[in-house]
Amino acid sequence: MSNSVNPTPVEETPAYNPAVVEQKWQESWKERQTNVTDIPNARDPFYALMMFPYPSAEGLHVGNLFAFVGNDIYGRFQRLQGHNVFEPLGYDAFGIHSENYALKVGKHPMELIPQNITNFRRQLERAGLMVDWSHSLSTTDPDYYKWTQWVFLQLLKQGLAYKKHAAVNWCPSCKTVLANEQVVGGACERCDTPVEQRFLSQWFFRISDYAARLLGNLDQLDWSETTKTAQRNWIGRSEGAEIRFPVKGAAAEGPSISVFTTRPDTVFGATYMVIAPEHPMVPALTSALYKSAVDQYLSRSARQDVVTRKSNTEKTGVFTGAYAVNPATGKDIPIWISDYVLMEYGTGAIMAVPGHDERDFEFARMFGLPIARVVCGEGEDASAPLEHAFTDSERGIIVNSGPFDGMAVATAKREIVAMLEEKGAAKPVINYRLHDWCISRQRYWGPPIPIIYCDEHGAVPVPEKDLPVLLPHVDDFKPDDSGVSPLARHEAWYVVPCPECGKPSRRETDVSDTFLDSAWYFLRYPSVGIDELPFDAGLTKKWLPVDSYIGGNEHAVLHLLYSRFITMVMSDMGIIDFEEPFTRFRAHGLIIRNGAKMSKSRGNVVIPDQYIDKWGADAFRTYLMFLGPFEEGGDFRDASISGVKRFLDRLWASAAVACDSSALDRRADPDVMRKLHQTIKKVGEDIPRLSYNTAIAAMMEYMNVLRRGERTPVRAEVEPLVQLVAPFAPHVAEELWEKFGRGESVFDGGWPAYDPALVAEETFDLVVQINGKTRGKLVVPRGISQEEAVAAALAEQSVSKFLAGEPGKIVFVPGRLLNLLG
RNA sequence: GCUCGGGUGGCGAAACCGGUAGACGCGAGGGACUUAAAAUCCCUUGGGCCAAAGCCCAUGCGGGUUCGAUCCCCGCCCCGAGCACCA
Repeated sequence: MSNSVNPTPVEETPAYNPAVVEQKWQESWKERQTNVTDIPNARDPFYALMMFPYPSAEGLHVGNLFAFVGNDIYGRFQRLQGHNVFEPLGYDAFGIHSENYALKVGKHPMELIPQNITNFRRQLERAGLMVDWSHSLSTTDPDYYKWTQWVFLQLLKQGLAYKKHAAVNWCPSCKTVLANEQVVGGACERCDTPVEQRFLSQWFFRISDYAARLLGNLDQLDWSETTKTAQRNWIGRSEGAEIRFPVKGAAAEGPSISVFTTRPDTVFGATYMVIAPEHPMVPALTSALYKSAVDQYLSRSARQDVVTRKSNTEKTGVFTGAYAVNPATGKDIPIWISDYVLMEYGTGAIMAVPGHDERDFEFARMFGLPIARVVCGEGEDASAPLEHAFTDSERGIIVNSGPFDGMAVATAKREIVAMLEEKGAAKPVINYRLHDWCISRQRYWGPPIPIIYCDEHGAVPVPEKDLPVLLPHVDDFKPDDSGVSPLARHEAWYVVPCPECGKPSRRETDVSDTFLDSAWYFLRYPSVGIDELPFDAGLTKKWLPVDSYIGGNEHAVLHLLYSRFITMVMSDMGIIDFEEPFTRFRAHGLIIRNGAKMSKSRGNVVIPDQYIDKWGADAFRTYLMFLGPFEEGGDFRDASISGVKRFLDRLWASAAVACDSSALDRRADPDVMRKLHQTIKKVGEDIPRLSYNTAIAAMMEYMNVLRRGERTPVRAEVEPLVQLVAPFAPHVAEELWEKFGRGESVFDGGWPAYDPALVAEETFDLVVQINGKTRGKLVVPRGISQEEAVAAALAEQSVSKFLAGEPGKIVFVPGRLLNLLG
């Protein structure tokens, strides 16, 4: 390796000043519109999407920037590969978050949001993102939410939107509806007031109709496994059976109660039934004797908020006085009411098998109900009383179940359902825990739901030509105790003629969920600027589905599932020709600070500006990516940012000396070139895997070779490195590319190719182990045979001394290792 | 409770298919240059024993499989995220 120290007679190499370089190139990009994608005419399009931010008043924090930079590197890399890359970015600015903040600071969101957006834009531009700002959007812009309302109308037209009464969490102090995540321990997260339950009429989307498809398609998607797993769990497919239990005696004779169970094999052990307090059969089943107790129980559970009710630790319940007949045993079993049975899942009723279900066991113990054993573990006595529920279905054998005794659980499931099916008492059923999507929000800051209520015609959709239904600027946007949106206080707004008959009617005063805004925004980006359509068919065909989507795993379920659902609906309508919106999705990690998520309340938010001021955007971008694996995130520390800056300084200095006239006639060092080509290969393989930290490490390693001993590098050694660095540190790369006189932009220069012959070393270090212990390494030719390797190893005194006599077994891994066993 | 991640030097981390554990960076120590400092460059840096050659121990803990385990299997402990009475 060349170690000649050439004192460099550098005359006037200007020092690397990131502020100057970055300003110069940001202006240049803007002026030349290099980040504006030619949407209609682009060849080889690549849609690199990142989840759009909520423009908070605090501004962009390093966690946001980490994600955006990660996406930007991927996008820039694709551009260097020759794609026409579209990297849009907008703002998810509607929603309760913005509204609450506006209430807190006493400003109107219509004034606040534009300010926040301006600040965000400024911060984002400083980071040197390759964002096409000409295709930006905000969900709060009427040109955008006009089409959000249109999406609602399409679902309505497809029969996928409907209205029903549903329970919501209500904070009597804030006088507002709360989302489940805003209820902490049964109390409002903001004021600690106990939360109540209210029933309101709300709009729902039939996403549960799509459960099977949403689940099935996951297998084909190139998505982070963690995200797919989260979606699978959320959709929650359960295979089982629906079994009918005829009702006997008491207040009602004749009808039957259907239950869903995943354990039909335990039906002989069903010793009682439980129905949800909201079950429609409750009044019919309740006998006179028990009526007051039942009524008391019902009002008690109705008062409780949704979250607390689900987290009750002790089982509660009440007997209806009615009995049902177990279709397997023919015995009468009592029917109870308890809030541990949920109306939203299955049929709202269960057969209770206390012997083999922990919840049923607990309930049976509490109320002295019989516990029967119908499944036995190995070596257990079938007649012994159960001390706790035996739930292991893998290793269970059926007992006390007549003709099914001795069967394995899996077999009994099939056989028992078949037997009941013959009697017309059961059928196999698949259930999903995915519920329909409630999109109504009794709030101000969202797109009004485009519906008009007419006394004669009912809920009439606003004609598409009348969209958007503008959100009026009202001063009193604070929610109140009425349970309806603040818009319901503005008669001048909500009284409109019915579109059908023209009679005075009333607008829907609820707005839609923010997740509806974000469930289709990726369809809009290419068509931003087109007024007459939500998305142009030709542009959509050209750019979608999204090639690469990067975002946080906190949206693994809701946003990503809703987007898939809306896309499927559009596809079924024939508006688009694909049913999955995101071909590839990668979840980035979370940047935390001092072990906790960044949030203003914790006071650990790190704002990027100060770091960009001090180190420059290039160094900060590269540093964020060097911090740890992109898909894992990590704890933010600024400890080693100096190392990254030093790397860029050395790159700058290398380019300066390589450009120097005295360096022109010198030739590249073969060893350096070999390392260069290995680095090109490594970086080119790491970036698509989002293994940015190791790509940067590889470039640093090359830098160490390039500059070892203040060696003077030549142009051929440095120039390709500038290209490799470009996705990470685009400004400095542009500057050096220009210095090399290579043209207007490094991003037009393509990606350097590596020479496979230079990448392959002709020798390698053969690790020699004796009895599994590493005893040395030998530099040997690449294609060495086992015989040659053994001979070489035995010839080495320092190695063979550990071996007594001839080797017995020989383990040879070509290209890696030799293990000799004595 | 369930489901996913994760646990490796003083610190952030690497090891891509079961094959040299700790690349790269920070920090620390030493040296060169300098009147000095900064900057830059070079060397050392997991722990222990030893004068040295060298040896031993080490990837949360305990077992197992294997010639060989950070990696696979079984049983635990700890941290993080999500879900949470889903029958």
